[in-house]
Amino acid sequence: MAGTRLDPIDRMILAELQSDGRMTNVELAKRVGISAPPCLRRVRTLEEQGYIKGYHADVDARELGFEVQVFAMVGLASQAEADLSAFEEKCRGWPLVRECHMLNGEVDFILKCVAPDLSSFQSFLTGELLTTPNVASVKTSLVIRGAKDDPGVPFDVLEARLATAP
Amino acid sequence: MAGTRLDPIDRMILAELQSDGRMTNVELAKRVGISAPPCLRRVRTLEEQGYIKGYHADVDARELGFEVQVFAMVGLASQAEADLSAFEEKCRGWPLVRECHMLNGEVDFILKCVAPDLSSFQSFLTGELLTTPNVASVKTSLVIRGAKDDPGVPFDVLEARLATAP
DNA sequence: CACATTAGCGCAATAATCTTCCCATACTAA
DNA sequence: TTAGTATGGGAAGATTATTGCGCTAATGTG
Repeated sequence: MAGTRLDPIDRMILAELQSDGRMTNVELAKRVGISAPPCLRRVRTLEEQGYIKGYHADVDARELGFEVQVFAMVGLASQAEADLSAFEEKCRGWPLVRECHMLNGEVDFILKCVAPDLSSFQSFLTGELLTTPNVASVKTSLVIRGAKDDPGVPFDVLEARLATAP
Repeated sequence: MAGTRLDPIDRMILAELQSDGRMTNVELAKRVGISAPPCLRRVRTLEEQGYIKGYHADVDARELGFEVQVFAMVGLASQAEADLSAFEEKCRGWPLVRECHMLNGEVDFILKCVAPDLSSFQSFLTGELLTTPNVASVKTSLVIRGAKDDPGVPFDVLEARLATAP
């Protein structure tokens, strides 16, 4: 069940729902060229198999009063698995931290943070992040402006790739 | 119209739709404590006013064959506005680049890239990014594993803040 | 080759939801 | 008081979601 491969219609469904997650099933069915019932069955299957992890409204952070977005590069003193996991768990508990990725290279983690203003980020930084055990270094970069923010994956790259080696 | 302030129900709606963008309007109305018609009117208004920019299915990149995620720090030779814009426009044209943010500090931009495998990212890096005029330096970091990937903004932070200074 | 078996589609019918219309209820301001 | 404005909710028709069922094609098996 987990290893079920996707056919072109499944990939079209995923691409459409990635770009508009609230599309009605009849509209989706029309676009991918099948009728509504099998289309809905495919969507349910994609959800159950984990190809679709969820649906989210994309809200405007600035309009909502979140003026500040920051990337934080974090280096730990110990990279033992237990210490890595402990830091990840900390991140999951911080609402300001929206994303946490472990990296290769000098830096251990990159964090994407969203805050109402600079001072509230500063207090998080000095009061939470920098005081966390095992955190050795933090470099922060403020986002000046966003140039692109597309969700998920580039399906067109996938299609191009499959056309070459089907 | 643009400056309409949000009341607690609007914020609840946004929080619910951020966490489940495909919730039915009936369910949403139940959760925020009003009936379906006014709830739908509020959602439409939030969409029109730009508080909701869209809805997206959250797809599993790895399951779909996108094994590689990379953060690229880009420094430009010239930071003149025209050159910054030119680079941003380039990024919008690259499907592998999912996000592009202008930063303060040493680095000019951070890019989040998603690719099927390392070699396809490498060919993008050497064939596209590094050959782009005005690109002076690129440092890339491979994502080893993802620890947290929450969408959008932390509404609980907003509520806490509003409770303090309504 | 004949015949199960399986997988997937689509039609039709029912259930649920969406959407519109209209009226009721505050709250505001002259 | 009396408009005027904003927001909520009931009712009803339109649209969608969902289920059940039969059909066809592809596959496999004796």
